[in-house]
Amino acid sequence: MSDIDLIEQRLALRGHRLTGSRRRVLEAIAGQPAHFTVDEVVHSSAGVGRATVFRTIRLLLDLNVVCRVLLDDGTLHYRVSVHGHHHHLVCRGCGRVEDFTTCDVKQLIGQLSSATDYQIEGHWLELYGRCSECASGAPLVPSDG
Amino acid sequence: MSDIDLIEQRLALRGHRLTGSRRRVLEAIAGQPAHFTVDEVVHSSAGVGRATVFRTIRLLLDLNVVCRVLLDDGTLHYRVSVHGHHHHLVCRGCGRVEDFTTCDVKQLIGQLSSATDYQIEGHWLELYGRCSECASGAPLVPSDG
DNA sequence: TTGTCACTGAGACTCTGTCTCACTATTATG
DNA sequence: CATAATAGTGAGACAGAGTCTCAGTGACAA
Repeated sequence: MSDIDLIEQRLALRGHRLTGSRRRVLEAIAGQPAHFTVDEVVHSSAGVGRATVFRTIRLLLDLNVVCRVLLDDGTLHYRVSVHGHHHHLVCRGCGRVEDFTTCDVKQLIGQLSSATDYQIEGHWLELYGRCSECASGAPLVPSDG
Repeated sequence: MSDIDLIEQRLALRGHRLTGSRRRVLEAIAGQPAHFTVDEVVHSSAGVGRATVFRTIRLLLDLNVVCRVLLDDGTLHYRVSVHGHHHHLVCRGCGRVEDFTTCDVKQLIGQLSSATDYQIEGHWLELYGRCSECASGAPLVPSDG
């Protein structure tokens, strides 16, 4: 099942209508790279109003099928992601994003919780770096240009 | 030495002038709680233009004497913080903020780096929870209306 | 096929932040 | 002290992200 099918299912489950505009937004989102801005979606879903794109993306956030990605420069992008709580590792070179859930944030939270006497309930973590391709001196652009 | 003195020193060191407007912004910032918005500073530094407040805070960010705090609801606040790279633990109850630098983010980064083959260069981490006072049922507001 | 109401598009609006531009104040220098 | 150079300033226009309003439309159940 594709992400779009899953999303449509979740919409239906929650009693939301599957309208033409929503379908166009979903298709536009599916055609985006790792992460995207609302504006990019507006431009690639012709005929759909800006407000509707925002509304749809907000709805998808609520349904946990889209998540926010905080980029290095402080701008907020979006990303299709049907898993639950997770974090991002964003490549500064090509923009590729890895989702990860496995890593040991809990350990860190345990440490801090006992050190500060806080009851820790939530967290936000983004990591930035270079994927192996970008780190190894951009083998994608060998010698021309 | 107070934070203000330190900040004034750093301004001078970098060849920035210490003008009346800057002084008023610094005083306003010093009078803010754990974290604040630019708008709050604008309101409490009467007579200083909005643009100047923004410019001053941007300057203070550059000088690493103020940092951004990403709140739980996605809004960006600011905070005086003269230490270098650090993270925040924000109390959802009273808004109190703990800075921490000691915790073992490096270990986590090491794990991920080998798992994903990324060269990890930076990260952003915020934690949310309740401080001991807020967690223990708000002893600050006992019974009066 | 019809009624209901969730959804829509347009555009005004808000909020955060930046830019421009003429003006002002600080600082170094004669 | 006078003055020049220029960093800094305030007002307000502008920009980008997102929300709200409101009349109209279209999805879907009956």
